[in-house]
Amino acid sequence: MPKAAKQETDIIPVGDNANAHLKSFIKRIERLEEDKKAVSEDIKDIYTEAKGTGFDVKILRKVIKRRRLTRQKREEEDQLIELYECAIASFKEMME
Amino acid sequence: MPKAAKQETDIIPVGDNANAHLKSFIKRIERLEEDKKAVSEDIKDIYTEAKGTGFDVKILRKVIKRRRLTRQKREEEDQLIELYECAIASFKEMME
Amino acid sequence: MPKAAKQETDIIPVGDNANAHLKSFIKRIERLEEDKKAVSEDIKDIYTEAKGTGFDVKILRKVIKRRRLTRQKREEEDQLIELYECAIASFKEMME
Amino acid sequence: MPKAAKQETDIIPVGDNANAHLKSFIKRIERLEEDKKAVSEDIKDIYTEAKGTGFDVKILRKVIKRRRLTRQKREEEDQLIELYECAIASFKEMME
DNA sequence: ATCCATACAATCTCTC
DNA sequence: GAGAGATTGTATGGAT
Repeated sequence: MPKAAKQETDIIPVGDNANAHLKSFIKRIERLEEDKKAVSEDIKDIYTEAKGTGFDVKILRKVIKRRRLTRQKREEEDQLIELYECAIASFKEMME
Repeated sequence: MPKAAKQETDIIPVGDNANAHLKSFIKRIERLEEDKKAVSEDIKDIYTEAKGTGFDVKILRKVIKRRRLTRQKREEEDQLIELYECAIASFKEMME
Repeated sequence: MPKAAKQETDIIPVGDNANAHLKSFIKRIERLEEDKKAVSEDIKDIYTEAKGTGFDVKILRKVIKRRRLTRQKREEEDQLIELYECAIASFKEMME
Repeated sequence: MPKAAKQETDIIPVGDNANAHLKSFIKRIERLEEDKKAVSEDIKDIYTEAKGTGFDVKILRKVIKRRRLTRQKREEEDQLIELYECAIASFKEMME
């Protein structure tokens, strides 16, 4: 088998093989985007349902956002602590 | 307990029942948001994989966007055609 | 004065006047973008300065981000409380 | 107090001095970030104003982006020319 | 020098 | 339809 041809299909996407790969990637991505859209619609439906039960959608959204921010902040704090610990460890090593 | 009062908890969210409902809505929404995030990450992974195969991610994104827009346009056209057909059918009926 | 011409310059941006307006908008925006860039550079300089004084830039960034999140969360909470108050007020009105 | 110790507080951030420095850095950075945000909002306001005058914001953004890219390209070209000139000058010197 | 992460900008969607 | 809010795509900057 010609070496050049083989290399080409493996490294730079050229030729039929590349075309097949491309199609495969596109297909997979578009499939997942459909899934994502479906999930988004499910979320929207729940908000509509909540509204039908008398809840204020605006407030509900805020509550959920607030919960997300709380989680985020906690994660940030954990990361900060980790960073501090790394810094202290480095400092200790330096002092040895 | 009067039946009317019980019904009310289903229509206007007040009291323990409302609280339970609220929790349920939040739980369901947050669950779906996780799903959505997971799907987004899967999509990102595919782009990364494509990149590893030598594709230009930026261009690939453009291609997929184009396809989406084309699909949208086609759907809109189909709907328009359907509308025309309905109009023609109505017109024919009127003329009978 | 011809009425048509006057209307045109006021409602749809066409003609010399529009051109002058456009230039003015572009000039103002580009001026502000320069300002913004300058501020960004000032911020970067401070980080560099802090680094020179022995601070860990990564940690410093995290600290600032954490503070920003704290502020954001507080704002979200305030907005939520406001929303609650609006909802209660509406409810009261309904009951009158 | 030994002079060396005092110096140290300027080089490695430890102790009260470091704390004061840290606070100062944070304060300055947060101040500038506020400025930056204000400028961003000013820019947004101008776009809104332009919209009110009948301009298409999306297109206006594209125009400004184009101008920025053009400027960048021109600057890069100037730098390149400068490089050439330096090279030629060196060459001339060598030939003397 | 490249890769990754964060941050900024822009577009698009949903609500009122 | 305007306005905010969410999401996505791009670009800059930092780390290795």
